[in-house]
Amino acid sequence: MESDTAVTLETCAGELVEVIPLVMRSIRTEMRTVRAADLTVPQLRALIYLSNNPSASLSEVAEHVGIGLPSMSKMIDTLVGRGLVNRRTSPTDRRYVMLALTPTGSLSLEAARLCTRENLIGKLKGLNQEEQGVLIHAMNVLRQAFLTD
Amino acid sequence: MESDTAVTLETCAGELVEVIPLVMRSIRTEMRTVRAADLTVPQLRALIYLSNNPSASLSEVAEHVGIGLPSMSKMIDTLVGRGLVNRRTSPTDRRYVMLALTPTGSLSLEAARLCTRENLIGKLKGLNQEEQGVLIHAMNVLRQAFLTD
DNA sequence: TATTGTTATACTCTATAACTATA
DNA sequence: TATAGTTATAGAGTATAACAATA
Repeated sequence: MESDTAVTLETCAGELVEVIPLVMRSIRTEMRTVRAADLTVPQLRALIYLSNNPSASLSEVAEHVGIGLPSMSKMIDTLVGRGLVNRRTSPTDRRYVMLALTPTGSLSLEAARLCTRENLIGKLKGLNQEEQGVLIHAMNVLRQAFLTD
Repeated sequence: MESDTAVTLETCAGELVEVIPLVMRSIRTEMRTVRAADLTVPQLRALIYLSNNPSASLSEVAEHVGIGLPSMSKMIDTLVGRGLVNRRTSPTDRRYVMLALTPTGSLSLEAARLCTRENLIGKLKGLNQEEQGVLIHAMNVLRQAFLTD
């Protein structure tokens, strides 16, 4: 076994387990703290997806957000109840559900995006150009590693 | 306003919101998939803290894991019920609770650590040395940005 | 029969508020 | 009174299993 590589990969894994939850919690807390937004992270991700993919089905959104159909069904119940999402049966295949943001949903999404970004920027503003570059690079590496499998 | 910096910081923030939940979900899922472990991420973090800080109080653990006292109290209930943690009243100040891993808890923690690391390594094994370096660097940057505030 | 979605059930996470025990 | 912890309550996340509706 290639011990050099193994050691560094283990270090990477350990770092991820330690740091990712830290950042995640921060994002989550910020989003709930801001009154205008009041969306959870999965909810935000669902709304973003619907914003980019109007008329998406429940399965599509669930797949993208990475949760099961029952969970997504319930989440959409909530979002519909709050007037952020519109849900109707597809006319061509009535098994499918067609989801879309309501105007209110679009506004909430934009507000949440702005607030979250502002808050994150606040935490990141001490970073110099090189550190920012490293961060972006790393996020791309992670996206590829975790998206395609 | 310094538009150059602002733009990059915004990009960083957007990337974080997009990628961190992805990685987080993966870590979570892997941990629950592995039979030997079956710990949630906050539970794992609590056990790790107890492993490094024997006799820690409830407040200490809650502070480190980043959740409130009631949540941690309940989580410890569960972990005590599963025989992973020992809870007793401090003899010097009976308001305090002294927490410690049981032998079973230590074993579970070690198993969970190994499994999680193995699974993460599986996802990361396509990375070259440079990418691994970027990842470690980025995690350090994030730790500093999100730990100290 | 296969696919899409919903309901039912069961845990966990997390927060806030009210309470208890100890100092 | 102040501090540490617990209990109560509530909403959300998540999974699995069972079910309904449609194709």
